[in-house]
Formats: sequence, C-alpha cells, structure tokens
Amino acid sequence: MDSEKKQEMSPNLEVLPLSSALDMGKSCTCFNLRKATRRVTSYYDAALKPCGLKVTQMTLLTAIRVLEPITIKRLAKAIVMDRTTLSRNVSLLNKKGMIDIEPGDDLRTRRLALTEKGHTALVAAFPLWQKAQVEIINELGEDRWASLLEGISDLVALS
Amino acid sequence: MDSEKKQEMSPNLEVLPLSSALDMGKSCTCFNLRKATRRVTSYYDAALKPCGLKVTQMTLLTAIRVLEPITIKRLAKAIVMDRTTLSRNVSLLNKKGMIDIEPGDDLRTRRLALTEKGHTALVAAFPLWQKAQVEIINELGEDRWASLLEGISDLVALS
DNA sequence: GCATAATAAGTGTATATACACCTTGTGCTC
DNA sequence: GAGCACAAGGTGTATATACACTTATTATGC
Repeated sequence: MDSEKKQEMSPNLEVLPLSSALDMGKSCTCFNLRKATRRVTSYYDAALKPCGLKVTQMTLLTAIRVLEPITIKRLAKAIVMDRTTLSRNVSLLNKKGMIDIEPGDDLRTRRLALTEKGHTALVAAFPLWQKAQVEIINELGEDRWASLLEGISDLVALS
Repeated sequence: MDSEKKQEMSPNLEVLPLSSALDMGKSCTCFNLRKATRRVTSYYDAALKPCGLKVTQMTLLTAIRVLEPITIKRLAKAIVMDRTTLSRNVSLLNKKGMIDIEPGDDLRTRRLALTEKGHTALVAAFPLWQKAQVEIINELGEDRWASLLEGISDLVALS
C-alpha cells in the first residue's frame, strides 16, 4: 500500500538513510582527505610540469637527499609508505637514472642515494615547487595553513 | 683543495642545500597530505575489513547513494576525481554487482545507481566506518578535528 | 658449526589515479 | 539534412598504492 510503484523492489530492502549518507560524505576524514590530496597533487604536478617530475617523485628524491645513504625499510618508515610501494617507486627513478641502488654492507639491504642526475633534477624542481607552495599558503592565509599542517601531522601520527 | 676525496664528483655538482630539502619535507602541503592519506586510508581499511569493502569503495557507494541517478561526469565533479578514474572505479563495483550502469536518456551518458547488493553492502559498512570515524575524532579531540576538516575543505576548494 | 628464527627486499596481483587519445551521440548552422 | 563543433564516455599507458607470498641473507640457540 505504501509505495508500490517506484520499481519492483524486494520486500524489505534496507537502504542507508539519506541523512547518514550525507553525514558520511561531509564528515569522513578519509574521503575528504583523499579529495584534497587529488586536488593538491594536481596543483603541484601542474606547477612542476616544466621540470618533468611529478610531485610524488620530487618529494621522494627530497627524502633521499636528506637521508642518504638509506635502506628501503628505513626510508619507507620515514615517509609512512609501505615498503613494497617504495621499492617500486624507487625502481622507476632508478630506471630514469636519478637514484643509485647499491647493495649495503648487510647484503640483504639496499643503499639508496641520489645520482648526479637526481641532484640536478631536484635543484631544477625546487623553485617550481616553492612557487606552488607559496601560492597555497597565500591562498589559505599563513595562520590557517600552519594550523592545517599541524592537523595533518596529527593524522600521520595516528596510533 | 677543499673536499677532494669523498668520491669522484664532477667539478660543479649542484646539490639542493640540506636546509632546503629539510624545509620541503617538513612543510610541503602535498607530501604531508599524501603521508596522512596513506595512514588514514590504512586506518579505515582495517576497520572496514569485516565487510569486505575498502574505504574508497564505500565512499563511492555513499556518493552514489546520495546523488543517484547520476552521470559519470557529474559524479566525478562532485567528488573531485578525474572522469576516467571514476569510470574505472565504477566498473569494478559494477563487476561486483553493487552498481547499476544504464544508458541515460541522452545516449552519451550513463545513469549510475546502487543495486540492491550495493545498498546492502553500504548498510553493513556504515557501523564499521562510524567506529573508525569516532576513534579518529576522539584521538584528535573534537575541536582540533573540526578545524582540520575545515582546512582540508579549503584545500579541496583551491582555485 | 648447523638448524632454525628473524630480517630485508622483491614479485604477483589488485585497486586508485590521471593524462592523451579515440568513439559516439547531440545539437547547431546553413 | 549534411556537415561540423561540442559533449560524454571509454581505452591505452603510466604511476602510486598495498597485501600476500617468496627469496636471500643474517643472527641465534644448541
């Protein structure tokens, strides 16, 4: 009697209440974080276009610049990335001649370091990165941006 | 005369100053966002394990729940995702029987909607999602979390 | 010293992401 | 109504991501 003709539905179809679905969309930390990551990644990638690096690659080179020489496992921990993901990302930049992969003293480990080409690429990328970075800080306002970065760090450190 | 024996290096090898590299790692909006996204995604995925959905899939189902029936292009815009990425993600959930893909009135478009199975999966996922969501809010504290979510939304809306 | 534990890394597979290019369907102009 | 511009979507390719499993090397206990 109630709603008979919308379409043929099974007797007791349970659907998530619209209010719950709306609430999830507005408040889900992960969904909104992923949205922001897509937007921001595209923003930095566009800025880095002239140097041929993506922001993911540039930040990986930067991490190695700071920590070299370093093993896969330690670097993965430092940048909060699965070891196997890092392995593959490193391989790609190794194929492009920007990262050197040598056996460590412990032969189970690899010793990662930037090549000359990697250093040069990073130097070229830096001013492009900086421009995008400043634009975003200015658009948010320095205070809001600083507080946002803190919040993001809190998420990284989730128990 | 200065540093001659570290290794054979070319005469004028330009490297990014360590201070610049350190600063980039600490402050890059994108790098830190991506780190947080990896951590948070893994957090929600672990919570959703019992229902067999990943958080990316659950949030896609949720978006369709709210907007159905909707086209690929409109949904992509709503969730700030490239149209072709969405196409593929929708295909996967279509193969799993959770999303219905019909031709729209305009035959160029597709009409996306949840199937019964999709609705059921979403109902099952909701309490698991909610538990993770509450845990994260509690860990950050409600105020910090709310302000963080606002900042994230600001990033999504970047010009 | 040898058998076994534990550790570091790589591989197979699957999903998420997006750009460049292609196909198809609509509407518009004459 | 024929031709063309535009709009919606799909495909090819490439990178990013991570889990389960495997391989190679080291450390450990006896």
